[in-house]
Amino acid sequence: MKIASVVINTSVKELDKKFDYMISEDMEDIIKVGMRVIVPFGLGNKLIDGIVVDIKEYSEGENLKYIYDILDEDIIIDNSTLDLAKQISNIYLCSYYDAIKLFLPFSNLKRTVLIKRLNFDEIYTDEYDFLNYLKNDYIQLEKIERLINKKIKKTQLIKLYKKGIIDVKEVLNKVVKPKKEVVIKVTDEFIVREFIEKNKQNKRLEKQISVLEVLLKRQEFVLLKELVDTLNVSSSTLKALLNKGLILKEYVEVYRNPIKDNYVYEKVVLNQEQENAIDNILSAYRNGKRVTLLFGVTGSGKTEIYINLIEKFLLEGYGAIVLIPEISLTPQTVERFKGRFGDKIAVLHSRLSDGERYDEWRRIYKGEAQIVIGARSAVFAPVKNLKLIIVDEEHEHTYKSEITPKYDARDIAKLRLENVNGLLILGSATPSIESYFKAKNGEYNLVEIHKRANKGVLPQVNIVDMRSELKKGNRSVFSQVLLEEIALNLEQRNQIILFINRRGHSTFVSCRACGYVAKCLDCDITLTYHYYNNSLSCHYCGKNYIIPSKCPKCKSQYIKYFGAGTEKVETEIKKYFPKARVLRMDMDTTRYKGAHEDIYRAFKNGDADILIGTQMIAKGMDFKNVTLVGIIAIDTILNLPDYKAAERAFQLISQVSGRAGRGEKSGKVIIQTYEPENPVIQFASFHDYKSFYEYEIKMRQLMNNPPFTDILYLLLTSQNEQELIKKSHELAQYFNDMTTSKDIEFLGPSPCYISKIKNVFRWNFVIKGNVKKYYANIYQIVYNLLNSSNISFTMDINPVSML
DNA sequence: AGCACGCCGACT
DNA sequence: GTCGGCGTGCTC
Repeated sequence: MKIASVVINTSVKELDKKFDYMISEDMEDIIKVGMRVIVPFGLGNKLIDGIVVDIKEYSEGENLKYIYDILDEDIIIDNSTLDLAKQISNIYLCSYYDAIKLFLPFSNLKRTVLIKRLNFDEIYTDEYDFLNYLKNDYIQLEKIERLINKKIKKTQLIKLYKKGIIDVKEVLNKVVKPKKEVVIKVTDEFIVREFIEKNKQNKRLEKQISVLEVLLKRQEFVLLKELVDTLNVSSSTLKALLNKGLILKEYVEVYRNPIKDNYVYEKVVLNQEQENAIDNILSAYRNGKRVTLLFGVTGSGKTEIYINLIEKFLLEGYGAIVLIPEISLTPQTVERFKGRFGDKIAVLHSRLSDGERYDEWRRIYKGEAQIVIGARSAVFAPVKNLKLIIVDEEHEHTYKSEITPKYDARDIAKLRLENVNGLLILGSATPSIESYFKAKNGEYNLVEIHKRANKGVLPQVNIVDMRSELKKGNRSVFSQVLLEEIALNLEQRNQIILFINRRGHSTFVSCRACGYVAKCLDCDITLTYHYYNNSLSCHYCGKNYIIPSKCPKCKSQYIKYFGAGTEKVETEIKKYFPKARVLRMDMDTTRYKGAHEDIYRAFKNGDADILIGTQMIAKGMDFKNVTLVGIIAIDTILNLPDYKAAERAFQLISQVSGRAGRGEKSGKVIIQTYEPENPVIQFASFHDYKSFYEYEIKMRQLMNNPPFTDILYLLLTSQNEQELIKKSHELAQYFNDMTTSKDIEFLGPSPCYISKIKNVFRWNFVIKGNVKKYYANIYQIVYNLLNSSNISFTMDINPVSML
């Protein structure tokens, strides 16, 4: 008798271990390590899925149960990937199964409860009316609930089951399956030719003969769908042919293809700088430098370098992964890769349907696609002979997962490549401080490209002091200079982009008389006024409020609207330039699927003169005709209490500025700010990353922030504020005992910058020092203390945001 | 996390 | 004597 060790699908800490199950004889030859199985679990023998991680002859456990069934016909994860998952679970302190899940394309299984009636005594139907809908055949509980339009209580089901009135069973089903399509073929060529000859004149058999003729010509299985489309025949025609035994049908698996169009992207001749970069990367790689930071200004042709490197690796039989920040925002990049590599490339990202993702995953798994392009999660793709990973725009925060395990795709990439001695390329025009620091210290190979491949010139940037605008009596969101430039560019029929970091009309509403500020009742957030639905809305919980005509506190009439968002910019623009055609791109205008693309296309086609938008417009978009970019306000981003605020502001200014002057005409950028002397804005205006880096790295050192230390951010949340505060302080006591270690420092507890979201209160600790060493230790302390409380917690090393 | 078991009080 | 409330402890 063989025994299988199974890791079950759970993120519960107590269940995160191997459970042994017996393998029945009929499954002995089928079940392998790395296979998904269904097992009975717990006292109720509830069916649950898991992965076989070991097969052995003997188990310590008593009363072993049998594996119930297998889920896939073959293994879905190999041994080395299982090892990798184990490492990940240790690093990020998540369950083994949660780590394994990262490598799989499936979402959870669908659980269906089936129910049938065994006893038809009338006496029970008075109390349990749903019994009337049951037959002595299994039916889905969900269907009954829909019929009677209410939930059936579990306790009722158990009661009836025990009395022997009903039978209840549960099944687990896969949500996605391989897609099959019908193909047909002639059974016997000779007989078919004879049939056609004999019935040539028969008008009634015209359609049937047309099908047979195509099949004879093709000499192979042909997709039924294709015949139906091209010959305009119906299913009855084919049925007749099947009945006559002239054709036979079979099912073949087809892939659901997420990219419908066929792109062609011709090979480009590289310039000298690009050639040099590739030589440099490869020779460093041969000398053991397995990470290169490719620091290339916008437009320096990094993508061409990536493509060339991939081609080189492909020739040697190696696979590659390309990570890009967010696929939906950069469709052009995907098009370019698809155009160059065709079917060899697979696309993976969260917007795919489950079926599409499953099929792309399997194309990669089978080795049919050797290259993968995708967002963060694509770093886990089962690429065969993986030897190269490229992280484009490596500074982007989207590479860090915001759900547990809170991995950083760049770290996972390193981990994966370590085991196979592969090459990692981190590419950016504004590298993260951390990566550039490592490159300068020699930990990474550094390759820099300063010239733009298309000979374009970086736009000229002007900083406008909004304080002096105020002094001049200009209370509008636009400075005089910006208004003049907009007018000029409109006149010249150029396009304009206006960037503002907030959506909505006014970002806060307050009373001039008493200082009251409209806040969300459930969140510690000021409400934003939206013009389109004339309401105040909370951007954290989505709640809408009616606008008060009088101050709710002092009843005065002096309610005023402050701060500007995209809506306000739009209305103001329409006031100043009534003839200008304006498009707005923010969360409000891109709610429906494809809206983002539509606005992008419309602006690119020249259907509008001005595009107003939030962060969304900063990424990837390539508009040739934009000559003016206005950054309406940057100060709010710059002044957030977060050690990455300066870095983020610099990157944002650089990215938004990069939208100007991408075509023939040169571009201009105007930054409006209340602190024009701020060095971050100054450096950004000169496109001077290096000086910015020198400035920022000093700040990081001074404040003891990454990359000089690691930060462990501990967030505690609860609906019960009193208990939260009490437990937080209790935790501080425990942490106090640890600080004797000297290599670790605890800051807190303190309420978060946003101290309440959706009625959940938030407190935090910021822990600095050798946090990786103490991570598991700290986790255990927090877990033990909060285990039986109503307080939840999350931990994150070097988080993207600490608000 | 579920789920069953078991101990306790309330009630026909 | 039965029902249901929740505290406890286990899950191969």
